[in-house]
Amino acid sequence: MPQPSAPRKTLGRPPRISREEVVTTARRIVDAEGVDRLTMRRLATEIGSTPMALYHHVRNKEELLVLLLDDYATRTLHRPELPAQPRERVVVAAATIHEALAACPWIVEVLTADDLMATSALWFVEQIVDGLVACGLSPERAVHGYRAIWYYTAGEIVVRVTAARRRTDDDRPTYRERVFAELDPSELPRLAQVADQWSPLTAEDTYLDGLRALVDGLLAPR
Amino acid sequence: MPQPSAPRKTLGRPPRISREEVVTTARRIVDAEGVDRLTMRRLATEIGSTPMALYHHVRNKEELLVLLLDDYATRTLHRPELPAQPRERVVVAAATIHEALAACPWIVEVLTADDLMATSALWFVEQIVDGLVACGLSPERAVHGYRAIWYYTAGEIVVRVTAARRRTDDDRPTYRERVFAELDPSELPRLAQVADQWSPLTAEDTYLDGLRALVDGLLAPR
DNA sequence: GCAAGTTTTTGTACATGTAAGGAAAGTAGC
DNA sequence: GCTACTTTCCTTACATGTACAAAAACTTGC
Repeated sequence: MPQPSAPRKTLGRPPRISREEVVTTARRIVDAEGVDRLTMRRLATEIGSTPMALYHHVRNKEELLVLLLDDYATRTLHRPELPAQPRERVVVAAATIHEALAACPWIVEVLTADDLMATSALWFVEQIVDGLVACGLSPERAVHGYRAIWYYTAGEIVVRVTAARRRTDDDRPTYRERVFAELDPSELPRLAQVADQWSPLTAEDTYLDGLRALVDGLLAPR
Repeated sequence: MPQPSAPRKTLGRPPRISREEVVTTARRIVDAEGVDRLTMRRLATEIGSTPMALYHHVRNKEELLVLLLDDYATRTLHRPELPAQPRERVVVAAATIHEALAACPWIVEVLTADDLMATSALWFVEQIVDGLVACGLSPERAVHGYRAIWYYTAGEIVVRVTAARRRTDDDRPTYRERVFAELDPSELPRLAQVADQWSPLTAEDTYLDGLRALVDGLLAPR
């Protein structure tokens, strides 16, 4: 039985770099210098290879970012103590995911994946679906409820992050500011009424309030 | 009083193209061949100019897309008959916006603007905020409520569109499919239970249900 | 050892958005 | 007319993601 040092049964040219090495190096670059500095060329030289070689371990840059998110989630998304009350369990599970994602704003492109499918996040999804069922929803409605929560959560982060990004890009008055400055109070009275507080109001973090409202609404008898 | 043909009081070299022409031509390209075919070079040649000339009428490509969205909204977002009941008014206003945006899926990048600020959409925002106030919310809470609705709406579209985009890009089994195939029923029983229905379930259009739940939750006495 | 087959790596090439600097085309003051 | 100034436009150049084809480095069957 000869297999002293794994006698290489694999076919073809042996790889010099691995998918893991790609992801790890990418993570190092992102952590150190931000996601903007992560280019395929940079990554390749850092890893001692060529850009196109990466494409044998990663389908494209977007998939690399997905892997980075997955990696990030695995490392930072720890399971918290969840409350016993199922409704509150749903809220806390969703809020935990939200908190982790919000702290890592470079993944906006990835965030729009149709689901949060990092393996480490599945436990949270389970908690949400299960909590909704425990509150009386059918499994089908519970899945729909989870989706609604995900839409709301992903939307909040995407909107907030891109808004912040735009702000730093540019100092000129925002489109929004111009629009609000010219509001016709006779046509749009409510907006005119809150116009000068719009920016501070929308800057407030009301994710939890909205989440609670959504969960309450999902669980209310119809 | 000589001003027979508008005696050119403007300084500098007279423009040969206008922002409007840029937007109009861009719209024609997008309508005819899809947003992927809209490149700055293509647009420039179509308009009989050079790529960099466009940048004097449009800050960058993203702003061009924002303008396209604005234009699109102005043309297609007609004010519907809104129900008298304020809660229902909120729902219908939001649903109308959602419907218009969902029909025009190429604007995902733009959609993530921090607010729906096309002038033609403001009336709907007004209706939503006003409806929430009419249901008893303070103006501040009404604005937060509108934001929650916007997060939910934008999130739904972004998630759905990018999911669809990914699907056409690629025929290989989705990450999601792989993950669900390997679910451990003892650890994630609920997900295992719905695993085989996950795709059809999440493909269903439940925007309205979620919206109603959210609005109900926002308006429920706390 | 050699031919065939397989997988990884590399080199070259292209499309794209856009930065930078200067040329062009006009007005205003003289 | 000429100079200064302003605005718009054009040329060139670069960074980036990635398609494509060929080369390289293996295994397997002979």
